[in-house]
Amino acid sequence: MYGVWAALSCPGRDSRHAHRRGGVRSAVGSIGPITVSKVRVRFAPSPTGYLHVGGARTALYNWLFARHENGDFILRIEDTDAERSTDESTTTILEALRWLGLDWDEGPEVGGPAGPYRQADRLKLYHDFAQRLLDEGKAYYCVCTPDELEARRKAALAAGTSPKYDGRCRRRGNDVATTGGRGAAVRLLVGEEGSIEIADLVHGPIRFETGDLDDFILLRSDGMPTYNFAVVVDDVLMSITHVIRGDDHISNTPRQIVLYEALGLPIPQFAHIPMILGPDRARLSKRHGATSVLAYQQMGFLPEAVVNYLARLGWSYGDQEIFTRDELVQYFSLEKVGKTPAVFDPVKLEWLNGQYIKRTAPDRLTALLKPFWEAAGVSRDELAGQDEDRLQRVAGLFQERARTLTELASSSRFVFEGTIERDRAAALKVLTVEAKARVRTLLAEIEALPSFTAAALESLFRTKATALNLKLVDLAQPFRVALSGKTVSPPIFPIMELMGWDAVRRRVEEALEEEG
RNA sequence: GGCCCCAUCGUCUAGUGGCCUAGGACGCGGCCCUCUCAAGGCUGAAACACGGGUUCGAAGCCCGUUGGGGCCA
Repeated sequence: MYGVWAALSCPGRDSRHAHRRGGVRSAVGSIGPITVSKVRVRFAPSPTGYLHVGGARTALYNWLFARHENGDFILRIEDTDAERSTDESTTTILEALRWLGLDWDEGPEVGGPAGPYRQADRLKLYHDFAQRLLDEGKAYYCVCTPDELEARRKAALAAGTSPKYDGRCRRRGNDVATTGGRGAAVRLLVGEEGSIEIADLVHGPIRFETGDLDDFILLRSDGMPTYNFAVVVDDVLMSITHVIRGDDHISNTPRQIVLYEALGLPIPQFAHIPMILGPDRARLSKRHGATSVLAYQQMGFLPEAVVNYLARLGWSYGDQEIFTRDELVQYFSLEKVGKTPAVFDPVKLEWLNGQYIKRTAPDRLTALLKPFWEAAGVSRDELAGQDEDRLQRVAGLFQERARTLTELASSSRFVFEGTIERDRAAALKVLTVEAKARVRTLLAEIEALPSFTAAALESLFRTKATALNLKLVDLAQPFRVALSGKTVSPPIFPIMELMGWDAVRRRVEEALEEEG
């Protein structure tokens, strides 16, 4: 048993946060009786693709709010669009949420008392609620076909009038017998009078005229619920206290409120957060580049960097830019969420990621790096053959100057065995005939060194530079190019120590043999 | 077309009527540090969309305009 009727007959809290105009008091700053119910929020993605950064931020804000308030974070899959919904999508969305560390208290895979958590498994619930509305005369059957509706809609638009439903099936009533056997949709009977005010936690009061609404569809003729209907039924049954979602849903809210009122059920609070835009200020989409959360994982971003970036996109806490997860939970408040749509800036994300890479402990960094090294061309065998300490030292030398794991892996690749590609321009510029001669001499002197350490090498190079009346850079650069193939690398002496004498000699000799 | 939302440096933002000569961060330029590159430090250029009000005083309040965005199975 689903407990539908129990929920329906629940007396409910008074709906002081969203109410008909003319209500006793304003919702903003209300000091009415405090309702001591546990905060419950939800994230409700449609499994029609991957989790994109906009959805991820909505999920994050819900999660942060729940954790801050010691409430529950519920995950619900809105898969009533059977055409476009796939299980693969669900799987990949769950994976992305897990990667970000947004754990849910109720939902797919973990269950919970308000389940099932996929709308496709809740169809009976929607039908029960629709039947109740029908029985009470608050809804009616509509036999207009989608084609007819679309035609009328287009005509209205062309005539410059409002494309709302004309209510022609209203008189048909709520008896299925009146539908003459045609597949019928169920519409809500919406009044003409009055207005609806949302006390939005981000936007403040927003007012709509009830007369601007039409008798919208609850159940399609195929029996599937519409978005607005399913959301209300689910939010009610899941005891959602705060609806935190993108502000593209503001226009849907009055319809949902009318539904809560028809059902006589308590209305949650709403917080509509602004959307994320591309550089052209249009809604962020694929054509703006990577928008999938897991794509950022693959590009070598750390989840905490993505979380930090997303948190700060639309929310702020004074001048602070970098937050631990605990700080985020502690400081987060809807009050500090801005109203302005934000442009997603991958460059700033990269900066933040670099900050996080720099702060990452070597053991964890190394573990994260292995797949990226492999992708950069370091063979699996060689990687497996490395001792952990050496890998950590490699990571440690490079972590300060990489913005992504991908970048760190490819820039450090040369330290390992295997062939490297030497940058032609760099070689031409740095490995001149004179430079090569000096390198040859130094190679011999290095061999004679009692110990092959960074300190010994540096001391040798410095002495040599002074003796030749050269700058250290004149000796270091040729070795850098010889060893790494590039003009850029971490300090060359620790690099040499790490590579070991044999590898260094082999690499340098290769470079010396190359055409000048 | 109707309704709704939004408006501070290029971008993310601070700002809740006097603390604003508008602060921080990314990015960009310069300098310092330095074996290269980063990192770090210092520093520079860079914004209150426009027009009316209200007020002794407006980035912040009100109205309008413009511009962007969203919703209308």
